[in-house]
Amino acid sequence: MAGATRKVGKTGAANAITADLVAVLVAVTDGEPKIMTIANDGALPSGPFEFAHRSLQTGLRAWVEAQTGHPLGYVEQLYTFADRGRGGDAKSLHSISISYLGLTREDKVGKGFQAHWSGWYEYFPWEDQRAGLSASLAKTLASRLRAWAKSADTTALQRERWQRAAITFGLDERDWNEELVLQRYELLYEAGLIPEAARDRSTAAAVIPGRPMTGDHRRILATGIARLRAKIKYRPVVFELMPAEFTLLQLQRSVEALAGRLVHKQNFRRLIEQQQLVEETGAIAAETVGRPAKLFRFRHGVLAERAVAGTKLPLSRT
Amino acid sequence: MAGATRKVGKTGAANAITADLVAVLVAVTDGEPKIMTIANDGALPSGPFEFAHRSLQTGLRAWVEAQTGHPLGYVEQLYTFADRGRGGDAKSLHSISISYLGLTREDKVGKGFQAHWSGWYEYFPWEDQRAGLSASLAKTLASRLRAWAKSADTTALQRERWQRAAITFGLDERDWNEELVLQRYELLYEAGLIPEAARDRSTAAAVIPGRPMTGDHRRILATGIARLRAKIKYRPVVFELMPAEFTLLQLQRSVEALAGRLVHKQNFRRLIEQQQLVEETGAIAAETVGRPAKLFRFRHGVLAERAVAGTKLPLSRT
DNA sequence: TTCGATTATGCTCAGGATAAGTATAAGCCA
DNA sequence: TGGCTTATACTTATCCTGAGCATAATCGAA
Repeated sequence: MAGATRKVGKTGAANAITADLVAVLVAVTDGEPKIMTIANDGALPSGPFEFAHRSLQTGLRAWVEAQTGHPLGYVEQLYTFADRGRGGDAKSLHSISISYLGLTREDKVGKGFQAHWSGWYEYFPWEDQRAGLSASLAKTLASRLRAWAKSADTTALQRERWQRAAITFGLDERDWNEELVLQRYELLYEAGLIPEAARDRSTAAAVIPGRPMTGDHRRILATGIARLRAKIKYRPVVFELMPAEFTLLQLQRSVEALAGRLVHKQNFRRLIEQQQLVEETGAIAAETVGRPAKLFRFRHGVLAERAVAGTKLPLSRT
Repeated sequence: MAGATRKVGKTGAANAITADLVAVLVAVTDGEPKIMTIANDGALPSGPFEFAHRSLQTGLRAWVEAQTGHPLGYVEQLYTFADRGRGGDAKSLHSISISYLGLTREDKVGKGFQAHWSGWYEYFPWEDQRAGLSASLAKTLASRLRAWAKSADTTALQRERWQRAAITFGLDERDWNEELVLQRYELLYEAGLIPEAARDRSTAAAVIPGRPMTGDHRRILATGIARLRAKIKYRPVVFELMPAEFTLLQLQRSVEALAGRLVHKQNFRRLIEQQQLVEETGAIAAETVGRPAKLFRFRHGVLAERAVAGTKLPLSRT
């Protein structure tokens, strides 16, 4: 982007590049969030960008449909990456990756495809705080982060590093913030605690648990998880991941799975009901232990009825 | 993106495309939101994507700095567009636009550049609800939207159209939602009520007030405004647009300018103060009518101290 | 048949946040 | 000095939220 205010459309043909689409496809089964993976579960589904479709979104939809045999529910663009450092060689500079988040219900992948569903916490063990972290992981994380902080040159920098680690990982009595998925990943990368960092910088360091992925893919996945965790709080997107009928506990378990945290049962119900997001089907859940639960369905009407609100300003009425 | 799960990086060299960067650069002066424009104020600053920088962001920063002579504060990626329909000819299909939102303080643009700052409500008159819409604009809008709804074939479709219009534009006693900037623009486009629609589809229709832009640019601007309006509610980004010292009323006027709505003065102050976002400088504003106000500055500390929170789930403490 | 385990669902209650307004303070200017 | 304007403090009713208690319905084992 040279220092000229050129008119739009006059793009220099010299700057030809290639574009890839990368997809974070999410489903939830039995209270576990899954993502679609390929290449022996070491990569996100991706492929070259083609111009056969009206838009990037429709192209992605068609492609996923061809892969899984059923339509994609909710789709949203995540981010476009073109960074050098991460990709590796200089050649990668001439390629950009446009990433998408897609929500669907898990389904059998068509025969002849190598795609699978993998639990997303395989790649981010520290993001699952539902039962608290395992004692060993918690200890490893804390000590490695502290070591990284201490390895800084000045005490000011040391304190700064530790503060960052403490904020993002909820250490030192701070609260855990489930939305900081990307910040945590970036920090671990910077601290050299994950295999991708060692690979890109050829520094061998002690890494922490969590499966790596090709190229930037784990970073893209982190972006997707973060986006989804933020989104479920103000848009009714969870329902894209649920079957047509479900109990409130199943709904709660799905939210907990995505957020990586447990929620208060009664308050969760009150929230859902007061927003009138669901309605009873009249049926009752079978095959349960304990008192059987009512089945609910999503009220599709809400999408049409109201512009499912964002957050608030202290508006004045005049 | 053909139906194959190829391994990442194996991009077909046949699919070479060009990429543009487009920037929505925002400043607020005297309680009016401005955007940087070029080409006689008919386009957003943009240019071909080059690979001279480490990332897209640093490229954008360097470019803006060269243009305006001072550094860019906050930068965030907006969206990557590659749609056919909008661009016009088939050739545009082979180009994608990566758009960014940038916040800065207005400043003189360096000599020899054609860039200017334009008020963003020139392009979206209906988005400024601070004093309510002018009677004429309100009437024009409502009647044109109603006509569009009525022109649908079936009564079901007519009702659906009107409901959409009513929700997005706050008609029929509904509340205005300032975040639906893009939805409103898209609806007006679909209804053929803006020049861009007439241009793309060569249908001559009665258009409503509001200055058009080249290509997709007004849509990109709508995306930027929507993003910013959502963001000011949960991240302290307004401060990127303020001078080093300001009164609380100036801060309020800036928020109102961006949101396009008036806020309750006392409650706004309480909100700001309880979040401890600002601190008194000790100085007092000069040159005012009425009682002089205290000057405040942004507490940069908050960015480091806490992970400025997102919204909430009904968490359980166990 | 009853008890215990398990899950569902209803209800309460205190504390905090919010919306809206009233009251008072501190300048300027005629 | 009185009136105009803006700043800032305080009040009040209402709603929302976190947290916990109580009861209901089902199953299976004693």
